Amino acid sequence: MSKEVEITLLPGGEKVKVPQGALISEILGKSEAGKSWVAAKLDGKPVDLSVQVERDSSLEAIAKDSPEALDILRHSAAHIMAQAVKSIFPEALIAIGPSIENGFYYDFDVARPFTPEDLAKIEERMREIVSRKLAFSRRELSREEATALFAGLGEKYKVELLEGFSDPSFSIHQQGDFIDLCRGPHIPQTGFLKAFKLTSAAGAYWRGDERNPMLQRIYGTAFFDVDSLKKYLAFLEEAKRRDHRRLGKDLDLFSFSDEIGAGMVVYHPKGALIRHILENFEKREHLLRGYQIVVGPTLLKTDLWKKSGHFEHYRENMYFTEIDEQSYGVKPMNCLSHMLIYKSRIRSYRDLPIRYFELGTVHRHEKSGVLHGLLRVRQFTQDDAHILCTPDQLNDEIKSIIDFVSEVMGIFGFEFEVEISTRPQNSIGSDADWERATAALTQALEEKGLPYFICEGEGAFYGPKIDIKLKDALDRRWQCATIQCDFTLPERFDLSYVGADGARHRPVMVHRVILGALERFLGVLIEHYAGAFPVWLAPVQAMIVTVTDSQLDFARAVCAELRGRGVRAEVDSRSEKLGFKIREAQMQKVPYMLVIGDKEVQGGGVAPRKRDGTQLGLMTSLQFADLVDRECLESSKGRVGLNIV
RNA sequence: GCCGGCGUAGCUCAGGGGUAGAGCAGCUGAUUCGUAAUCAGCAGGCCGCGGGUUCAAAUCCCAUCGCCGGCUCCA
Repeated sequence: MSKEVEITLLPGGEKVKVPQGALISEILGKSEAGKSWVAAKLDGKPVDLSVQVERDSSLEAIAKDSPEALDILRHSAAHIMAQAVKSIFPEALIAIGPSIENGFYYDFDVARPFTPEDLAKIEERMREIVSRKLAFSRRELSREEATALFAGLGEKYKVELLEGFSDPSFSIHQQGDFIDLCRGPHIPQTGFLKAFKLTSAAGAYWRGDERNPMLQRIYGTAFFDVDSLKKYLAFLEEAKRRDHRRLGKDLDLFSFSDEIGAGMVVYHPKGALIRHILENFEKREHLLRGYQIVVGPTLLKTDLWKKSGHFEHYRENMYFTEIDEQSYGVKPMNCLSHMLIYKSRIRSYRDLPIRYFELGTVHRHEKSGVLHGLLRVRQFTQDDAHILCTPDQLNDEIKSIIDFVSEVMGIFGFEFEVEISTRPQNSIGSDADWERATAALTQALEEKGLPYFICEGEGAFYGPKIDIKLKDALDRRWQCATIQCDFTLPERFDLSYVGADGARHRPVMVHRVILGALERFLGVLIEHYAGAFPVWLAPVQAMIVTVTDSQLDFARAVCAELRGRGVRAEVDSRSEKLGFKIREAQMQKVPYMLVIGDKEVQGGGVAPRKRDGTQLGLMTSLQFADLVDRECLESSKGRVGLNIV
């Protein structure tokens, strides 16, 4: 006799009685005719529509437009891709195939890596599978059955995965002849996959561990409709258009040279000028906040790096050299000399907090494969500071750094997310210190009301950290600012201050950067602004273009006058038509073009044209300089006018 | 560091064993023009670097440096 169970349909809350064992698809089918669900949530857990209900439960349909739906589609697309791969390369072994932020991937163990032609073939086979509208069916198997099944198929990675799980039983999904170990849920049948594209193939270590064999990963993306796919591909094009490596070349900002070496940035005049503006801006912001500017050397004796723990824990990333039979290390961080400055005399509690700031250039031996334009280099300059304070002051210091970061990021128009990284494997210091430090960081974020994620084991070797991920104009994340709490180095260097009680106490140290590495920050800025810098940062603020050569003398006089006022102006004196010169300045993303023809010479002024095409009409060069000054202040939130350079 | 792809003129790229090519940029000349490309001519190359195979290598092979896409790692 069939028993009835009571199903509460969410979000409405309507209750229906159905026979025990009824399919979710049947139940939902009754609730809203004509709509095809992707999957459902049974008591809050995502499940296939083919699941049977066994007891009183809540049930909520997952429609195409719900947040979970795209994940389910992409995960299913990964299965369909794996099916296609197995049908073309029967000897391929399958590993894992999750959905990821912008799509999905699947890892395979194959005799030879995939070529672009392979991807085209696989995509073609996927289309066939989609057109066959194969149902995704689901089975529960015991551990033994599942192991036997995958061992029988020779799928050793699946067997290894099974060994790693503690569940007593496992769900198996199958569409057509393709069987996979998978929690699900999936789309009901392959025909749901309307818009997809395989984007690339690359090597990837099994389980992400470089000691494991390398598998071949295929990346793809999928959407419910072709328009969304097109929009995503357009987004990729836009990202390509903004690529700072491309813009760095086009705008003549910087270069790399294989003769110089990998990961070493060469700043051309315009790039160097932007950097100069950023540096001046930073120095001022730090001085205003009670930081003291210091400068330390690049080479420090290896013995000192041993004392700090860098030699033991960071040696792989360091460069060493020998001078007069003494070993020296090139600094990968700026903290050591700052600590020695602190130690150079006796400190009183009245002196604290002490905030040392350095635009410190460091070298790190990054693995060759990770170098990436300005975003990952081997020599970079940090806007680094070390704050030494009493334990009581720690909380306020961290909070004021958070305010600092947030003010500065506001100026550039970045929003950000926050992460706390805890103690890693390879680290120094006592558990108690790590707990204190982590608690200090957490508490400061709580008090600031900032939400944060926790990244277990991702901290620096000397302490936990708050990492700040910028979100740029295309909503991509970049790590720049970081705040790191350190009880260990003050200990190792025996730093102390004399307290109100006349006794010596240990200060706490905070390492922090705001922009992070100037190189990386510049790279992020270029992409964020698509090369069109706000006026306060633009290396050339005004390009003077004449209608004919006969206005050149006047143009040069205007240029000199503007430069005298601090405007970064240049004259395009080539014997070209106005339209040509405008086009060039436009492509160089210069904020203002100052048009000078006979009319302007007559009127003793210039006719500015903005980068967006609007024309401002005749004005004197002094009026224009004032306009630029105002716009600098406006775009830098009052921080920087024409006097920055 | 690992897997794969790629290095040809300043830039973007063709050429895939038999005399190094195009467009743009550059230079010269003409043109003097009003808001995104004036015309013509000229010049430009150790085909990343080093080995090898071959009568002959930009082209095929090996090694190396660099770049690109990932993995791992990170400011």
